[in-house]
Amino acid sequence: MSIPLAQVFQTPIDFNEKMSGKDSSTEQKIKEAARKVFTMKGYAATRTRDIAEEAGINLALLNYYFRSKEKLFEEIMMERMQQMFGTILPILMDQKSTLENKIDLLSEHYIDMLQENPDLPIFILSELREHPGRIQQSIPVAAILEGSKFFQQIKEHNPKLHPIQFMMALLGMVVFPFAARPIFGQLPSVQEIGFEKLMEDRKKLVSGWAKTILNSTI
Amino acid sequence: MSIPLAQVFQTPIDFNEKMSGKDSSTEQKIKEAARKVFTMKGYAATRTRDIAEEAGINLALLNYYFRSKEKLFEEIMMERMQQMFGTILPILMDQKSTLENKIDLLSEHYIDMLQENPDLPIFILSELREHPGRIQQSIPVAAILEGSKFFQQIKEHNPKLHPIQFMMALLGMVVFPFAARPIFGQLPSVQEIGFEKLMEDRKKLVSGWAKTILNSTI
DNA sequence: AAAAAATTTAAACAAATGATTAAATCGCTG
DNA sequence: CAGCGATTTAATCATTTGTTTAAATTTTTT
Repeated sequence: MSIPLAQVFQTPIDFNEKMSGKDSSTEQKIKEAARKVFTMKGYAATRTRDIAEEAGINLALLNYYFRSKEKLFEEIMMERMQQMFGTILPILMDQKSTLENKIDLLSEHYIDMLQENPDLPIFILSELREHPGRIQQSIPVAAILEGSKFFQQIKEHNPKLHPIQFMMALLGMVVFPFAARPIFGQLPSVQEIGFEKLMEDRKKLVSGWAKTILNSTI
Repeated sequence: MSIPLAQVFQTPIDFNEKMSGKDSSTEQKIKEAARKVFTMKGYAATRTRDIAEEAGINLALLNYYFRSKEKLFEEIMMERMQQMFGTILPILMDQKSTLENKIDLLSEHYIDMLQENPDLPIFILSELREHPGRIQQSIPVAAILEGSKFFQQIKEHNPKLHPIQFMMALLGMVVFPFAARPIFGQLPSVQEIGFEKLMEDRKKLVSGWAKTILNSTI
């Protein structure tokens, strides 16, 4: 009964993940499959057997490399959370760029990221509903946001406007279409134009609208 | 082996649900509990035993009244979907009200409804991701929306603006804060003011912003 | 090439979970 | 109040599902 190395050292074989496109390493295959299945179906609806099948590996290998479904999920969740918030925070915290600049960047880069990860929002939001604590674990979004340059700039630009209200509008306009894609995607006119094209156009629209809102005196 | 009446007639005992506040009827107790648990945890994460316990009834009663978890869920899902879309569609389809009027009504009534059902959006969106077909089953939202008076009015008001883009903005500004409440709710300034108060203020903000967007020439 | 270590596999286990059954209880009607 | 149907309960079943085990295979080391 030799204790498997993979459980002793957290990163078993492939110490050099980045170099050499080794998605072919077993661990990476499992992780990739887990990312796909967890993201599509959520934690509760995902069977470890689904992941194993998707990865084309024996079921027991999952536990050999990641000890448990829960542990594997935590790794994926952490990674996806970084992806969800890591894109925005650096833009909002930048001390040099103007407010308008931040809006342009966020609109463009965030839509770009969501185009490549369309089901990220629903995944994050639905997993977060039962475990709201998970956010702080990975990124202290709250603390960072509050004290960000972005908030400061909003207050200066329009003291009447609560930064949170603006933030909700901006993110809502960007993220909601992806979260509600199952609904919007069924509209004939969306299928005609194509969802991707719509989101491409949307970059300019949202940044324009956001700036308009910023200056409105409601 | 007598076949239980509840399974023969779809509505077993309480033919007069509406009259006489009979939440105390067993069927209603189960349905209420199911609504709560399903909405909070989603279909996959919900155990029939959770529902039974929440309803204070024996587990077997659930199957006696609703035959299966799946069947019970479908009833709840249908009901929640009606609630989600039933609030908007009548407003958008109204032939007499102006565009501005529709925006005001939608902003106010939808936020009202969501204040009373804060976890409805995440529930709908996350359940819809795996079964997008469910929408058509309950309401042909797509068809209705496309041909609605609302869309027509948008096109007339601003031919440059794609109605879908505007719809996504409006709904995003209204619905997203609720879907992302686990995140926003952690912000100190949100906890200070209170989420409910913020949403109350938001009615006016969104309707104002939406009208501004409508007239912007981007 | 032999030995050791690491990886992979097939099989099985234990707990969870949706569903069923048969008996008990309740409530109404003749 | 006897009898009958409707409702409720306790117990159990069958399947699913996360995990483990021990043996087989592959890879690395000596």
